[in-house]
Amino acid sequence: MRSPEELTVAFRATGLKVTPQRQLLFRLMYDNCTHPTADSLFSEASRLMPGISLRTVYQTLNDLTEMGELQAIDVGSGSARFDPNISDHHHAVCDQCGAVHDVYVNRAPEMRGLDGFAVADAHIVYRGLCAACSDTVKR
Amino acid sequence: MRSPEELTVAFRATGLKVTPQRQLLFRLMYDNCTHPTADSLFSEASRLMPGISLRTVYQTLNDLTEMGELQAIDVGSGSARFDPNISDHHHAVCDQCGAVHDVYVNRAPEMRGLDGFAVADAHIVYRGLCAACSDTVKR
DNA sequence: TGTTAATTTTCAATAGTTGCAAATTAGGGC
DNA sequence: GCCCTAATTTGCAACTATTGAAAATTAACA
Repeated sequence: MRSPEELTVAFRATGLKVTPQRQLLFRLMYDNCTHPTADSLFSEASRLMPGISLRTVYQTLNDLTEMGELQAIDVGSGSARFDPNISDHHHAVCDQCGAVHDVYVNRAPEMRGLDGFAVADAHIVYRGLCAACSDTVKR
Repeated sequence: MRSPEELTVAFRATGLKVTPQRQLLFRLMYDNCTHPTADSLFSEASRLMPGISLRTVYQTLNDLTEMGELQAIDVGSGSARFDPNISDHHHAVCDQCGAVHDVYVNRAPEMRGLDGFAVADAHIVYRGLCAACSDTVKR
């Protein structure tokens, strides 16, 4: 996603208002590599701005996603996660701690077994143990 | 998944009862390539056995999944889907009609950008237009 | 500083799923 | 064939994640 400053300009240019809530969320999502859920972002935001509503967090995340500034991802953990990395990438989920990491592949593989399906995109979810959890298990 | 007959034997052998509800669900899931949700399976089952409860459908699907007879998949459509194909495979989802198809790849690609993550498995979701929907659009 | 449309908040509603207790029933023993 | 009991099913409440709607607030511009 673009920087909070760029988003501020972009929002105003589109007739959208730049509220303190939005600015906070811009900052919290920019460079955020934790793939937060709406709820975890709400917790973080609440600490910095008590009274902010969960509804606003959902609203803003959805707006940013619609604008292409965020990518909504579903790794099967029950709730949607939001990723400011909008490049073409994939995800690795730790079965132990649940952490989600961005990963890349050279090229998604050709799929077999289905004729006439026009693939628009492919998303890969890797599961396993992250480095930190592997260490814990070894000890 | 194994055939209804084999499952009947396997269930009894484990001390599990073979009820008419379970038998029906065994039959409805065996060879079912539609990747039904609990709810769509419940609709189908209700037609054949009025009064069967949604709770039983969930229960049985979860039990079969825990036993490794079904695979639960999440393609981001909001509800879990169940697949009697437990071989190592992936899925293609039509953005138009929502149909889910089994697909295969030679080998899931090596992931880059994350050191020390021990991959246990990878699941690919392809999105695009299925053959039927492509035809519709062309016309 | 006032106006107004956009935004935020609050709260109810929805979808999907699970927990629990009461009622029912499969399957083994007699 | 009938009983018994533990397994299962049912009905319903509860729970999580998310959205809808209406009232209150506020950013942005004249």
